[in-house]
Amino acid sequence: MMGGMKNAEIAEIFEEIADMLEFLGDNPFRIRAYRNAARALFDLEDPVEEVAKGGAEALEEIPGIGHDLALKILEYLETGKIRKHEELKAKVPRGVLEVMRVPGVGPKTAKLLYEKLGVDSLEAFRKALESGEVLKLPGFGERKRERLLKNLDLVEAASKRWPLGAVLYEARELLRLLKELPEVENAEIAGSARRYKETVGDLDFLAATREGAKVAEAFTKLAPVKAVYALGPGKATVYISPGIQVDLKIVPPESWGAGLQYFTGSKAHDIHLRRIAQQMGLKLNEYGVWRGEERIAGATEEEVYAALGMDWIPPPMREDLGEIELAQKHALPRLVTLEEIRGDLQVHSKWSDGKHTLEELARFAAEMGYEYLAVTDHSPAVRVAGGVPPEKMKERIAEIQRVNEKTGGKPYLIAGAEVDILPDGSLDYPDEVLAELELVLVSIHSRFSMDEETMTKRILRAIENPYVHVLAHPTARLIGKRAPVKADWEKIFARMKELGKAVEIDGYYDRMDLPDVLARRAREYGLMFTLSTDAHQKDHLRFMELAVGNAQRAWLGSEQVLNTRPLKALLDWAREVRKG
DNA sequence: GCCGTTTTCGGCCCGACTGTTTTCAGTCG
Repeated sequence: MMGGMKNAEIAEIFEEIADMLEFLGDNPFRIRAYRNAARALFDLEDPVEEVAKGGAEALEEIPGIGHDLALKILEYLETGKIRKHEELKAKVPRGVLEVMRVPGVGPKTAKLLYEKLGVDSLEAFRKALESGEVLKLPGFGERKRERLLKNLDLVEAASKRWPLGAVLYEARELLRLLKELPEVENAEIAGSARRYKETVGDLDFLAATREGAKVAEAFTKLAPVKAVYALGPGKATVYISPGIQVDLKIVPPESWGAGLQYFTGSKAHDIHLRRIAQQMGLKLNEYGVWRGEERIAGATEEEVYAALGMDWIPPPMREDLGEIELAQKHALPRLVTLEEIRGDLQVHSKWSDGKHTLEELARFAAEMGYEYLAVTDHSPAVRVAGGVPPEKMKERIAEIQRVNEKTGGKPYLIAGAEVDILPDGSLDYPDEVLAELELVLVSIHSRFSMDEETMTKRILRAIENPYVHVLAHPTARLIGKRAPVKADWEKIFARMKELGKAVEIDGYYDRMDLPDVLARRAREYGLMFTLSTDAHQKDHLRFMELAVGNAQRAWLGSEQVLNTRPLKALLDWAREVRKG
């Protein structure tokens, strides 16, 4: 079991403690310590209960966890509760924390609302705003009332985070319009989108210009902008449909690199860098690296990192998970790039639930500049997908061969299938059918909520089949819709390594499976990967970019990605796997 | 509450915008 439930559970409790301490006006540095610890646990690759076997001392090895919090973690693992958390819950009404999540409401305002007006829920907050009661409070005017009412609507309407692929292309369109403004010298999408995080809470844009006020104002008037939240000479916050927040930050051109570095984050990465700057007697902010009053770097990101004594770090790695130390030692791995990808290894055709014929797919692959493309239609168990019955497989393979003859194999269609892993771990095609296929993916499409032990056995049995090459979208999760299946990934990855089989990073935007944390773990086991889009229609092929982004977040190089290999080498690998 | 080639005590990342304040607090990223 990986990363795991307990890590997330305890992280959430620490976050809640931080929120409640903030409401109570506690020491801000203690609050930050709880938040740092929550993040550390959330990012921790090992299950915290494993670490805890080494006692409090082992837990204290985790950066951000000291003696006190180590004891609280042990307390939770033993009793399922943390006393401090329970005590705080008695003092802070649950609804107050929800009120604090409305933009513009922090701990001070929440406290005022609670103490003077008894606001202890979103409903009570709405009433106090609509009735005008809030105007009695110090620091409240009509403009603030309207603003908060609008933000309350947003909170109640908006789902908290969006899968990156659901907003990225809209963001790129907005970026194009921003770049067309005559005063803009440079502009880029920054933030978690630039780091290819699987979901984004908002979008961060950076622009370099000498005319900040002009650009900020023009930005708020671009076509996709539906509402303006804030507008100043250095910053604007707007909403684009539907309910997606976009922040624009503005810096002068000589600060472009420092601004891009700063607003790309992650927050943990930035704070670590600023601490290093401080230790070197320098200061790092969004305008540059400073020695006293003198700016010694800032025009490019490379320059900023160099001034801090390290190599430029690719954005997907910027999570403060050890990349800064590697950059200081000039030992960063070389990450796989989109240009190195020679073909897509999971695509569906009209033979199952895809929209296009084999011939059309070959044409699209050529347009993408691909050398090959694996056609991996479903097996029949996935009823809604109209899977290919076994008796039709010969006919299907013959058609694939016909298309290849017609195109001269440029690009080459690989005869594959995405074969369903049945509940008992057996496969949805007999071995004779699997043997005819050049590439066999296996994956789960039913009975997602088995217990961990049964699910682990199910997956192990499937990958043991000698004809199988790839475990596709291994966790079967759908972002925001379906939880990942529970399985002992440590055991599964270890066995896959022995068998020489590969795991997939499915870049389809609401799958993104393996997720980054598990992909990192699989890399540590030395597994090979395939990157794919799971495309069912032409415009899904663009999700390869997301798969590559996630691979970069897992620090993968091209040597670990099978579809960077030329066709012959890929097919050789597939044959080798079957020899065992 | 964490942490240590300035420190086991005394620090803890840094700046912008809003709305109300008439010099700044609160909030956010």
